[in-house]
Amino acid sequence: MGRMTAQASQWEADVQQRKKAEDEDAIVFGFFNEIGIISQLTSTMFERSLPEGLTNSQFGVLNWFLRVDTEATPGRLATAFQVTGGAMTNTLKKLEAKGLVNIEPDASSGRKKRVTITRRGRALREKAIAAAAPLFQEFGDQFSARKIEKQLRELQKIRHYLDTRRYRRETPSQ
Amino acid sequence: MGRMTAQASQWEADVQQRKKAEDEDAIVFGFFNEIGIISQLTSTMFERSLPEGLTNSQFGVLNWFLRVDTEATPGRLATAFQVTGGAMTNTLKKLEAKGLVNIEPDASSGRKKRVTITRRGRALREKAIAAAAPLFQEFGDQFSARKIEKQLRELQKIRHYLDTRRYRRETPSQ
DNA sequence: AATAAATACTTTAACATTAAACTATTTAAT
DNA sequence: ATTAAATAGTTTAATGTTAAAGTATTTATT
Repeated sequence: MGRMTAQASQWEADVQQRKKAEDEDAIVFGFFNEIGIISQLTSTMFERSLPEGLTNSQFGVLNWFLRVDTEATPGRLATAFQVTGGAMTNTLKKLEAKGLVNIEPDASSGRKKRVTITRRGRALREKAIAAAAPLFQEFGDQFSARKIEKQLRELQKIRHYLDTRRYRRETPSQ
Repeated sequence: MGRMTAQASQWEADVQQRKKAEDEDAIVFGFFNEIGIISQLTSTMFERSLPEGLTNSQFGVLNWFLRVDTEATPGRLATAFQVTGGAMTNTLKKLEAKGLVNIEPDASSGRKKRVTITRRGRALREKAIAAAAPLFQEFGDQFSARKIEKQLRELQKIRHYLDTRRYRRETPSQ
């Protein structure tokens, strides 16, 4: 390589920088791409393991009542699962039709509703967890819990960042 | 803690082991849960940035022609994106209607079709990448490319494992 | 050569989701 | 007190996906 003028050198630097930015974009893109594919694979896999035609969303709601709180409004659940109010209305209807949750008017406000899990809902949630256990078991055998936990923490940071960004869903409960 | 009989000690050990297994399941569950939420957030975010009503799937196909090969069959694309043949038929129809891909009979076999990207398809893919760049930029500013790359590699291992498991989709091209 | 099986792709019905429009109720502003 | 704005939830139309059934073609079997 011969001598370069200041201008040529600047041009070289620009090219370098653009290349680097492109590489970084490709990494980020690949990362999100991988996330998307894994999400699709695991959610299909998990849903297929669920009993009585329970969907992931339906199971999620049942599970919420045992992980977070014993009662909720539809809006609170919609926010928790980052879906629209309409989607949650639909999910809750299905759960109610199966007798897995109760939906009653909220005494504190005529707009709100009060959702609780039924005894049958609790039982089915237990059954679902038992049915899915082999999947987790097998996955746990392949990948060390410590490593997964570490990754989980990184993912939580990323999720948190995405959650608080301006591009997030406008009004979660719509 | 007092002395224990051998039996009591065994029982204690069992409880311990069950607890540990439950913890591991919770970690794996949380991990997949986080993956699912991030997938939802980023795919919505990305799709909103795309020009001319391009969907993620449509962009994915256009991008494939510049990352992998210059031509494909619908089945090959369906396998690559892990969707059913029906889904790919739908995506390709939309792309064809917009003049972004060409679909012609395959000379080598009457069953197959030959899909290629058009000049307009290439141009729109460029435009899409340019439109999405700020998103990657901003994300890249928050998280180090090195760390993301490392995570990406772990995720690829996990995806590969899921891909080759027996619970995967039976016949990708259906 | 005739028949069965496999392959490539399309079509259809069902479903979960979104965005937007809608109803009902509560809160805030004047 | 009225009126406007915000909030909670539902409904509707559209969309992308799956599973399953259907069509056409190729490959294997006999």
